[in-house]
Amino acid sequence: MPELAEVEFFRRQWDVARGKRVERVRVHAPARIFRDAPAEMVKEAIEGKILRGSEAQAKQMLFRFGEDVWLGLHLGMAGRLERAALEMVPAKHDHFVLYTAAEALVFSDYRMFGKLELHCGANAPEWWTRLAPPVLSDAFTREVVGAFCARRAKAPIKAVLLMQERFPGIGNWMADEILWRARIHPATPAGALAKGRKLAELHRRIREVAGDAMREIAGVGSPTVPHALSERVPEDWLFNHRWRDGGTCPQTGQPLVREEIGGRTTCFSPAWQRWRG
DNA sequence: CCCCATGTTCGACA
DNA sequence: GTGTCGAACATGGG
Repeated sequence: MPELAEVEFFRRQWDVARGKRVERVRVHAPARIFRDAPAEMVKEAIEGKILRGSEAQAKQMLFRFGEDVWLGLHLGMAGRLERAALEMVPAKHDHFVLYTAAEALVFSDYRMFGKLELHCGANAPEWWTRLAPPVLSDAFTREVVGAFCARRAKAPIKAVLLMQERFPGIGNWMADEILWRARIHPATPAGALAKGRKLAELHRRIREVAGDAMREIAGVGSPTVPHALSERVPEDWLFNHRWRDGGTCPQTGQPLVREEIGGRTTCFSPAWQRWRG
């Protein structure tokens, strides 16, 4: 589920406990969630430490405990972070729960594509510092996008937008939203977007969708956002129409189409997104 | 029962 | 080495 802004939203759920001590950790997860860090080791490293801070980048989060313990989280397809009352009874897929004196912080993931990583050291782990420049940063220029498209010239732009090495945090619905706003057909070969007017449009829309999502979904700059994702997304986005039966394009009023492009189900508006290079 | 799902990774192959 | 594609992972909902 979680893409860029949704990840930031979840990070904030846990970040309310910044400065608080983790009194207890409860681990209840299959080994695959913990990958390289055995559950017991994670528990031991974090218990008794103070949550110092956290960051989100792309689809990952990094929480820092005490001086030198770092917990990396990837939410996979269905992971989420929530706050709960101390008395809460962990449900089947609540794999990892941190208890402060005041409340419980829950990591749940029923599909178990999520991942949890432990790192100990004075500095953040290397995988974190090596993540691609955020699409909202100054380093994410039109030229960078154009060069990347040139290298993936034959691949459909939809598939290229999903590549985390260049478009960190963009997932299936953001990619569809971007192409819809840019009026680009999702099957367009990326090479057609290596330069020119449509490259400029694509670059602009990537940043626009990311920025809008951070504001509307993550609540950056607005303190209260509803919890349900669909309630946070404005009606005039493609998002709220894309899986709806009989969904229609907010621009044309014509039916939306669903097709597998670049290995993923893609929703688009044929009459609106006619440009294909 | 079948198909589908907001993701990543790995192996096969051109 | 590079790039592309499909399968696999695990689970629940329609």
